[in-house]
Amino acid sequence: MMTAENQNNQLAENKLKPRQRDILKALVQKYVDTAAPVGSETVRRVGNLEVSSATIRNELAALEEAGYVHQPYTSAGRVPTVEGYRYFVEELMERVNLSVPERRMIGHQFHQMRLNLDQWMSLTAAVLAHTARAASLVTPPHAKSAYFKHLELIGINEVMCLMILVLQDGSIHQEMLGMANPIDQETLTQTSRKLNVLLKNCTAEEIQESKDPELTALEGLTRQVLGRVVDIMESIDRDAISKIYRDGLENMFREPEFRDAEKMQQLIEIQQRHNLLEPILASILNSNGIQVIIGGEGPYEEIDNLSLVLSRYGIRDRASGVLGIMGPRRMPYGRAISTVRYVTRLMDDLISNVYGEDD
Amino acid sequence: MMTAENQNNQLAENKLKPRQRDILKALVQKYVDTAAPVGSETVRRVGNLEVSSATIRNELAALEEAGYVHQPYTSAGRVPTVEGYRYFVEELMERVNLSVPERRMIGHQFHQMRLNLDQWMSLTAAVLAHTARAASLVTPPHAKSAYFKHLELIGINEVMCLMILVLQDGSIHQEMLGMANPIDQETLTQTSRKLNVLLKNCTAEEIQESKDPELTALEGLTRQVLGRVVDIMESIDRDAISKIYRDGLENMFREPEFRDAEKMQQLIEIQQRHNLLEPILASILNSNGIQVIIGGEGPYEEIDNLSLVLSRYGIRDRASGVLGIMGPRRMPYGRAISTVRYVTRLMDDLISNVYGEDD
DNA sequence: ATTAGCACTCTAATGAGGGGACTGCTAATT
DNA sequence: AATTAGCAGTCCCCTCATTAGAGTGCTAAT
Repeated sequence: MMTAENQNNQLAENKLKPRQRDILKALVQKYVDTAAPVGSETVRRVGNLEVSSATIRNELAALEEAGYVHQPYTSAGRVPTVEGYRYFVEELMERVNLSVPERRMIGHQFHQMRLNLDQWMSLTAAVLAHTARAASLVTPPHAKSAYFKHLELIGINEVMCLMILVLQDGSIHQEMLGMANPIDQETLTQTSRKLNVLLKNCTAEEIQESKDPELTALEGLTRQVLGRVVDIMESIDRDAISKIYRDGLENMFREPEFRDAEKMQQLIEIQQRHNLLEPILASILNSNGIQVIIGGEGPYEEIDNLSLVLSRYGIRDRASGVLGIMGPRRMPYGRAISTVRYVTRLMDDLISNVYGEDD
Repeated sequence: MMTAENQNNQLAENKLKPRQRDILKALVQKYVDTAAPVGSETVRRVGNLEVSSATIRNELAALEEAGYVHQPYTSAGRVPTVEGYRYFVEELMERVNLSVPERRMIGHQFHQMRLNLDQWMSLTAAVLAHTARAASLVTPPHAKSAYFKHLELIGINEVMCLMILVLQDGSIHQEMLGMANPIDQETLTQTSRKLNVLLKNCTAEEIQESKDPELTALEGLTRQVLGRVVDIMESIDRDAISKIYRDGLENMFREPEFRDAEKMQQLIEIQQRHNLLEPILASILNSNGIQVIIGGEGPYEEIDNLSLVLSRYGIRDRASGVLGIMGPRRMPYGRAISTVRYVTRLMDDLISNVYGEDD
């Protein structure tokens, strides 16, 4: 993310000499590949550098001094630090694109899909996970404010009815309502028809503050239903991230950094702890472009040794969600970013087809 | 499960002398507690047995001969075999009940809940996982045959509409439909009203085989909608297990048997592989009472070192699902069973309130 | 039938030793 | 001044041997 801190970093970073950049780049690439500390001779080979390993050792010492690499112990090779990854992502990484067959495959899957929100989100998560070979996260499209669209009441038995609420963004909410006394389907239909007229295109706030005598005078079932509608709409307004679709967790367990049981358990707990990820995803909703969050960086200490590549998709404030992937910090960022970029573009297209020329 | 094989087993099992039963019982209890092989002296102490450890050693050798216990290596203690667990569960285990505060807590959570299927299932999974301290599985209630209840079409924009299909069992299915040419909301409402009348209480089969000229003569959007309705209903009929709600996986990772990364990965893969669990859950739908599946037993070789305690809930063929827990084979079966029993009873009550006096 | 006693077995923990990868430094070279 | 060859030194990690300890099976006595 582009913050003030970051700009400071960049000033410092730009002081790196070209050769140091080459060295850092080769080192990160190799380390991402092998997960083992990288020595000077290896850097020379991987980076095709025309200097001796002794020179590279000197430069590595300088890079360590500057905080971009780290030595697990004296006389081991070097490993990138968080700052090293950040520099790599911002300055060194070459843009990669998904191969044509991969793009075709993804496009194909998206076009075959039935347009059911749940399936759609699951599929997106699956595609992301499979293509980036990492864990994926997707949140459903969400509007800044919920607008009432349609209500339906369906009698289930003597004392219960099913309420179905459709909002402008296409989301559907259902709830079973207990009724004080038996009400027949005809009355239920009347009730829903009446509310459909009264509430058309309203927000929760508008409903609550309405002085319309028709609304304020409601009683009985109708009042009960209205109350639930407002509750639901308010909870939607409140929670930008209603649900997180996930997939591909197993990809992470394959990585050597999670070989050890304790690290694995930490990972599982991070997945479970919604209060950790939700604020991050919510913040992405107000951003543009692809955001790379490198674990341990700034406010993200808690997700140490994980990284996220996230992007907002859809139409801001109208129907917009977050998608992206989560992997070990040692992640092929180039591929991750290109995957997220491509899927975001597809989602943007789909969203603008569905929500684009509304009303 | 009570099969012919099992009855054979039982004959064999009943040949165990009372002292052998005491020994096996103490051994299983201790092993479940400590996850370490149990020696003769420990059995004597745990089981309060009035014989010497030498006698117990002799009996243990007999139990090993009979296949109920196993020695990891010469001169180690004993560990229960699958058969040992089975005998324990069928014959030795004492019935335990959840404590009153626990029951109260669970009951409270269920009564506070909004009656939304998704929340309901998630809550049930959470309660099971938390109470049994294991992973939990819950499938939504499902009817043997899907009966049409209600259809709604809501225009989203010029070329798309949202179809909402409600079935007799209260399940809701939604899909976005693309329309060849723009259709206004009035027409959509007409269409849904018409289909609501024609399809009322029909099964997929009845719709397909209907000779009603009103149905067979349909065209355009109405025909398209009808096609999707039938497709959805058929897929419901086909798949007894539409979705599995899970929770508490992290409980399993805490167990020592999954300390090692490889076992953990196996576990993740079992969670992922739907074709493994779904048939098991589907078979539970046709059973009664609580079923204990001990990993590695009979046809369940693939889930080696896992056990399942499952139960059908609800009204058979009308609105019935499966719930239960999954844990390491070394599991406190008594507590697991009592948890599943109690939650099943609560679910039965809820289901009969909602679906009981239908029509 | 039971038990005390004992030799025996096998694991798991500990620590020593050595190979290997890589460094940092020095001194020579360009 | 920058680069490099060379080399001593560092530290990990693997292997191997040793040992303590838990628990067994067997025998002979009760």
